[in-house]
Amino acid sequence: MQDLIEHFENYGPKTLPFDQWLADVLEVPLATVQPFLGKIQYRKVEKNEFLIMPGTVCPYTYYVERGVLRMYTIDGSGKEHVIQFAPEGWYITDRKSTYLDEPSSYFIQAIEDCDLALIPKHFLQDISKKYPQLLEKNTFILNRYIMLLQHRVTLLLSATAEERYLDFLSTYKDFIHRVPLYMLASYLGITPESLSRVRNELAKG
Amino acid sequence: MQDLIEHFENYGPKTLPFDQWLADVLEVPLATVQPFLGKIQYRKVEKNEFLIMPGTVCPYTYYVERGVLRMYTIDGSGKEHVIQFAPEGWYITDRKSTYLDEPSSYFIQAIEDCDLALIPKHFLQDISKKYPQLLEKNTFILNRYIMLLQHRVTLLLSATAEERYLDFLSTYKDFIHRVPLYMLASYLGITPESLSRVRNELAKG
DNA sequence: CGCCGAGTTGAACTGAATCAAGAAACGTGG
DNA sequence: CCACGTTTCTTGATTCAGTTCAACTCGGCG
Repeated sequence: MQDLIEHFENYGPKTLPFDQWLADVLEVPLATVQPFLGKIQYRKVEKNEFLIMPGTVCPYTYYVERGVLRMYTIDGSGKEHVIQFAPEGWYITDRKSTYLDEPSSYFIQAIEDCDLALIPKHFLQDISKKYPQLLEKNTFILNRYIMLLQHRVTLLLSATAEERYLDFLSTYKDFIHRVPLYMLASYLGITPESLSRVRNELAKG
Repeated sequence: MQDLIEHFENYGPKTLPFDQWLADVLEVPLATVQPFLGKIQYRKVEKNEFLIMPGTVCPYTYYVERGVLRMYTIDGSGKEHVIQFAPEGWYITDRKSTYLDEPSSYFIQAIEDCDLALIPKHFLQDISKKYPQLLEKNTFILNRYIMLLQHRVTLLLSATAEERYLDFLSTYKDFIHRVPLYMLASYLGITPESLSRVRNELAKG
């Protein structure tokens, strides 16, 4: 029963429809954005399903309405490295592949059952012609993501395994129950064994 | 990544005045952009001079016309960590500080004598009202920078000191003579001693 | 049930950091 | 142009955080 309660508290109410998001950003009623949504496809994917794999071009930017995605690579010695997680309300794509029409070198995979909106390449620019504030919002999102990446680089350059884990906790503490620890370890740049030890130490101290 | 290489080949050792850059992006004659430049200040800084230091708000985005800047932090144990280099034609700023009016936690310092254009906070948005293509260009620049950061994260997660050095060489080979090795080491997330050993090994092998 | 993937724990190993000491390059003033 | 101090770079010996490898526990699920 406890499990069930937690399930609903953690996963239940968290969904953010794309049309709603767009209407909010443009500050217009939902009905006003409907005409633009013809180009948007929706897709459900199950846990562990892949959206893109290395070698194929990534045709969309994925907006997560429900669930969590991760983007990762596999290096020369077979180890996975998580580049990014994307929970509800986040965008994820291999920009290099989408922008430059190159084959991707990443996997994008569902780590929970997901509802996605598939945003085609020029969707933003098209709508921005009528609603310039969308491009500004996009600029803001990109800037925020750059801040996040710079912060992550700083941590990878200077912080210990424990410090990185604590930093993740402090920023995404609710999120931590939704990713397997071995993926979190990969995101933090440490082995699952090391993360296990770090958590063990912290539990004692 | 090809873009970046081209970028450096095009703009690397020369100088690129800001007004010229703006006219090129807007695809108008130089004279047309003159009226907008009233809000731009220009500044020369000497090698080792600081533009911002931790605790102060970063009021501008700096466009480098000539020279090289670096942005870095100092961690709890006194070690420097280089977040970014910016040679000619590049923009640099602590976005978090500029966007959110927070005190910065970074240093921005000249590592060569520099000519800079100081871009105030809302300059882009203002001009974009008349020339929307500027916002699109900005979006492209931000996306390219995100690709670069993701690539760097991937390397920090998965690559050895030697692999990171070789990657830097392959992308910025001309640039390497313009930064002291200890700053490059810091950018790569290794010690100067380790970088020295890596270079020594490569020279033999 | 028994299987399998996730997580933990232990012991040995290693890439890179640290500490320490020189060598080379740089620039500044005489 | 050289002498001198300062900064940058190299080299060697030692140490350490985190990895690797291997064995084991736990919980979910067909």
